[in-house]
Amino acid sequence: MTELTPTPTIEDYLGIIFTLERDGEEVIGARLSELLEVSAPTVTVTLRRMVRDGWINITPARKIELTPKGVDAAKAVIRRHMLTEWMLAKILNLPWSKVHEEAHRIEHSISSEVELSLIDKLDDPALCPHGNPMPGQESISSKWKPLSECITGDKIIIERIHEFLEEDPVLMDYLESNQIVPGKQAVINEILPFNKTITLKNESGIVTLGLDIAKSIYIEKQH
Amino acid sequence: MTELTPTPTIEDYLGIIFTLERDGEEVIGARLSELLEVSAPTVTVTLRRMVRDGWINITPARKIELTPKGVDAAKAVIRRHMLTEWMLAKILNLPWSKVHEEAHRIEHSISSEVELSLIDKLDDPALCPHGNPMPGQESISSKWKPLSECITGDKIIIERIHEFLEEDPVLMDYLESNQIVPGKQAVINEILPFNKTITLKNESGIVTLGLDIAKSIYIEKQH
DNA sequence: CATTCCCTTTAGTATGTACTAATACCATAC
DNA sequence: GTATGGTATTAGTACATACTAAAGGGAATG
Ligand SMILES: [Fe+2]
Ligand SMILES: [Fe+2]
Ligand SMILES: [Fe+2]
Ligand SMILES: [Fe+2]
Repeated sequence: MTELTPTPTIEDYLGIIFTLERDGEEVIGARLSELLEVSAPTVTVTLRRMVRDGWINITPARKIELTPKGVDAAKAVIRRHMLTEWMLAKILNLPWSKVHEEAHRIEHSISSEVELSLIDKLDDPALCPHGNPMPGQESISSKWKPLSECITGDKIIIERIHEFLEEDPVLMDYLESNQIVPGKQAVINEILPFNKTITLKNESGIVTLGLDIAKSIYIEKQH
Repeated sequence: MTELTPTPTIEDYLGIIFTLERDGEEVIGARLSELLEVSAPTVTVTLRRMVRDGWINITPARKIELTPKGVDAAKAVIRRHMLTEWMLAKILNLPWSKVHEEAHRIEHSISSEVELSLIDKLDDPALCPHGNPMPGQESISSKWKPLSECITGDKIIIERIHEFLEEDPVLMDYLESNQIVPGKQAVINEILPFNKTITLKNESGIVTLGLDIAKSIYIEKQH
């Protein structure tokens, strides 16, 4: 319980652990290694520090669990990340596809005073600009279905691009320039399971997406 | 010349070196040690890395000089610091006395895209909220005189609180709550050289300041 | 000339964060 | 049962950033 405030590195770990827990995914070191793009030994020693400092516990089965203190810190950094995304998007007019990576750096320097002010100026949003729920608002997104589960002819509204897709700037740019962003309508054109692709039609024309990507894009069906 | 982008620590060093150079002060390790509040050996090794990476040169007489690359990096971080101060003050309505320390953390995570957007939203300010000049705008502040050089009865306008005073949050809070902020009027009430104090009268009443502090507060005399 | 003051450096250490190479562990598949 | 694949750990290293203790240098002062 040494540390009062997590370092940026620890905040990154906390955020990913929280998100995996939220999604019901198995929270193990190998997942963190992949998502954080660091080597497995780095994860091992970092997790040891996190246990030492009271952010997480590790079960005998090597599962990672946030402590109450860890949950609080994780929620705080995710809130600040999402508020920063909105600030960059709405106040500074940065492109939707770029705000995640900018916010990912800035989130670690935001004080609670700034956070409160952002909540005020941005009208306490329940979702980030990509449709992911603020901590405590998970119920909003729980009614949306993965795009991968649609069938040909479905009329849909794009609602959410999962956090882990936000990490890929090339993908995000592709999604933005093809209008695959929250609030936009589309119709499912064609699904090719053997090809692992799904094709939709929207304002900007015909867009093809890999089915793996489509699993992490959530939609609402129209009437 | 290894590093392309300075670390936050190096950016802090660069900013202070730039400001000392600008003010015509002697730029030596001991000054950095004081202003950065780190030990002398820490400064020695950090400066060695800065020479190695091409940010500074150190003369045989132990004077520190920014290289052209160092000047560019220093100007960038100072610009971002000041723009962030304005963003916090004008857009997020944080108190004037608090924006420096918040901006000092955030400045290291601002990209040039965000910087350009801030310049646009904030109408390309020439001064920070404390009246210090943006890099390249030094001429604006050069006509102001130190408050310490006033005489009893002078009618003045506060114009500038020097960067190095911004570092002291207790002082900044004192100044703000006593209306010693850029744009405010005051009259010199009493100067006590033996006591090293200067007393002024303004909207908020009578305020006493130490003469050392008054040396770093710049004013304009009224007709 | 010796003392003092200011400044810098050396030496030794610590901590967080990263890496590679090699090893170990475990469950499942063949 | 042994091979495989996924996972985790140990061992060894590197680097940026910090510290204290101690030593060294130079200028000014007495
Ligand atoms: Fe994000
Ligand atoms: Fe987001
Ligand atoms: Fe400042
Ligand atoms: Fe300022």
